Amino acid sequence: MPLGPSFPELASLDLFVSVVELGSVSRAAAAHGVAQPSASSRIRHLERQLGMILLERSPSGSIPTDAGVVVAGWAEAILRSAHELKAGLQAFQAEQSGRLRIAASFTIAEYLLPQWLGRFARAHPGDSIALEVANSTSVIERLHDGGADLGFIETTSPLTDLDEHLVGTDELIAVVAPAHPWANRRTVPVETLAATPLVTREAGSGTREALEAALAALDLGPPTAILELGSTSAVRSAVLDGNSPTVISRLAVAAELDAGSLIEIEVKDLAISRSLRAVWPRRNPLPPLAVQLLDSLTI
Amino acid sequence: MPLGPSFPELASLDLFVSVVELGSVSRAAAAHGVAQPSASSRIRHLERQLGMILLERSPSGSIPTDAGVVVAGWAEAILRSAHELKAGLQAFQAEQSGRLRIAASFTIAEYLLPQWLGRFARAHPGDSIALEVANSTSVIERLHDGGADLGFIETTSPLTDLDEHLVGTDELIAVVAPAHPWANRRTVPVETLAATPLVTREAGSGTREALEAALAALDLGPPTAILELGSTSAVRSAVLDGNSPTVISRLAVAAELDAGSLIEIEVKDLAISRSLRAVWPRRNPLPPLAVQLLDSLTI
DNA sequence: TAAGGTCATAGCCTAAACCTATGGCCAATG
DNA sequence: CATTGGCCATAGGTTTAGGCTATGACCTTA
Repeated sequence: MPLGPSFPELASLDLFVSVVELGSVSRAAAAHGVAQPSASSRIRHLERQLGMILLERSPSGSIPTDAGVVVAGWAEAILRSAHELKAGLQAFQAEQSGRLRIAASFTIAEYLLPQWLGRFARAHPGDSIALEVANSTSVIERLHDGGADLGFIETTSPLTDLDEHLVGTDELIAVVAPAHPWANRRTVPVETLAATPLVTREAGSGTREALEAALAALDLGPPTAILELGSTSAVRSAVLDGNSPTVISRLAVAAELDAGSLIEIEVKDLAISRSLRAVWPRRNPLPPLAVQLLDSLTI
Repeated sequence: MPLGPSFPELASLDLFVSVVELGSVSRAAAAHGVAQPSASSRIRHLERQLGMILLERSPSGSIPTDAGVVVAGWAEAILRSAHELKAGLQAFQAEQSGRLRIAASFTIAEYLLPQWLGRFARAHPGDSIALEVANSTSVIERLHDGGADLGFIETTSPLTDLDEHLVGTDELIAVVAPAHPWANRRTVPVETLAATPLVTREAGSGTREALEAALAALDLGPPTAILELGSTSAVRSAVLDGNSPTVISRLAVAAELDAGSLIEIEVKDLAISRSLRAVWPRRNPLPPLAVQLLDSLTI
C-alpha cells in the first residue's frame, strides 16, 4: 500500500532531525547546504503536513516541542534505513575499486547485508566497500579468481578450499494470509501442502528448486502453481491479499510474521533450512577490513 | 550527517517498490494515483540518480533487474520505518477519538512505541489508536481520570491501584566516542565518572535526576556539566564528535553501540536500571484492543 | 548601546513534476 | 493473419513547489 500523498519527504525529515541535533534552523540549513529561509520554510511546511508544532523558536535557537522530540525519534529510524541503503548503494557502485570486495548471494544481499553494511559504514567512514550480487556458485567463483575478498552464501553442500564462518540461518517456511483456512490450524501434513496449488517463484529459481527437491525426497511430486511470479516481493504481496499459500524464505517475511499480516504454517516432516556462511579463500590472508566486518557480525 | 543532495525521494522508492510488487509501471501508477507517464518518468529519474537500471521493461510489464531486486529489498526497509512513523502520527492525531487511548512516557514513545504501533497498525487496519506523550506521573494521572486506557512508563517505584505488565527494561549507561581515552579501558570507577565533566541534559530532566540520585546514594556529589543540552539527540551527537562522556539511556544509543560509533563504559558500582511497564487501572476492564496489543508485545 | 546571533517575510525566478495526447510495440484472440 | 488491448515512451504545455537574496524584527551578550 502506498504511503499517501502528503507524507513528508526524506529531505524534510532529515533537515528536521538536524535542527533537533544542532539546536538551530540556521545551523541545520548550513549543514544541508541550503539558505536559512529555505530551511525555515521547509520546516514550516513539514509542520503543516503533520498538523503539529515541532519546534519552539526563539532568538537563541530552536528546540523541539514534546511532539517534536517524539517525531524526531521516529524520523531517525527512517533515516537509519536510508543510510543503510546509501551504504549498500555505494558498495554497489564501487564495484572494482573498493578496499574490500564482497560477493553475496541474493537473499543475503537483500535482507541482511544492508543492515550489516550500514552499521559498518558508519563505524568505518572513509573505507570503501564493493558489493557484487550473484548466485552461490558465482560467488565461489569470484573468490577463486580473486574478484572478491569475502563471500556470503547460503548453501548446504560442503565447501572445498574455502574457510567459512556461520553468520546465520535461513529456512523455507509455508505462510498464508490470516483469512486463509489454514491460519487457524497452524499445521498441515506435507501431503496436503504438496496437493495444494501454491503461489510460487518462476521455475528455476532457487527457492522453488529447494522446495521441489525436498518434496521429491519424500516421494512427492512438485506442487502445482496457481500463480507464478518473478520476484519474492511479488509472491509476498500476492499471498498477502490472496488466498493461496506459498513457501518462502523466512527472512523475506520476517516483518510480516511479526506484524501478524502473514501466518506461518508448520508442515509436518518438511524442514528446508540453509546455513548462511561467510566464506573466503583458505590460502589468501583475509584483508583487515574483512576481519573487522566479521568481528562486527559475531558480537 | 545529511543524506546528500541526490538521495532518492521516499515517494520514488515507494513507487518503485510498488512496480516490483505489481509487475507493471501502469498498475503502480494507478495505485499511487498518478498518471502512467509521470510514474514512468519518476522511475527513470530514480534510475539515473542511482546510476543503475532497475527495471526490465517489456510490452507485457516490467520486472526488476538483479540490481532492482536488491534495491527494492533495501527500499522496503525504509518504507517499513516510514509506515511506523505514519502509524505513530495517526495515533498522535487521533488524540481523543481513538478506540484505544495510550499514554506513554518519553523514552518509550520515542524508541519503542513506533515499532510496536507500526506492527500493530498493519495487523489491525481500521482500528484507531490515540497516543499521548507525557512524563510518568502524568501518565498515571491520565489512567486514573479515564483519559487513557493503557499506559507505558519506566519507573522503579511500586504502583498502587494499577495492574502492570513488564514489557522491557531500560538502563542508564556511560558512553564515549571511540577516540576518547576511556574507550580502550572499557571500565572506570564511579569516583572517576563523578569527577569528570559530562555532557548532560538540562537540570530537571529525568535522566539527569536519576544519575544524580544514584551518585548521591554513593555519597558523591552531582557531576559537573561541560555542556548542557535540551534533547537526547543533541546530547548524543555532542558525544559522537566531542571528547566528553555522557550517561544516557541505553535505548537511545542502541544503534550507535551496535555500529561502534559509541563505546559503552562500564562504571563500577553504578547500575541505574528501570523497568518498562504497561499499566492500566485495576478495576476497569482492559479494552479488547489493548489486550491484543499486549499479546503482540509478549510473543 | 552596539554587535551578532536568532527566525520570519517578501518578491522574484527557476526547475521540476504533473497532465493529456499520441505513437510504437508485442501478445493474445478471433 | 488481422485486430484488439495491454504495455511503455515521447512530446508539449502548464502549474506549482522550492530555491535564492534582501530585509526586518527580535533577543542575548559583550
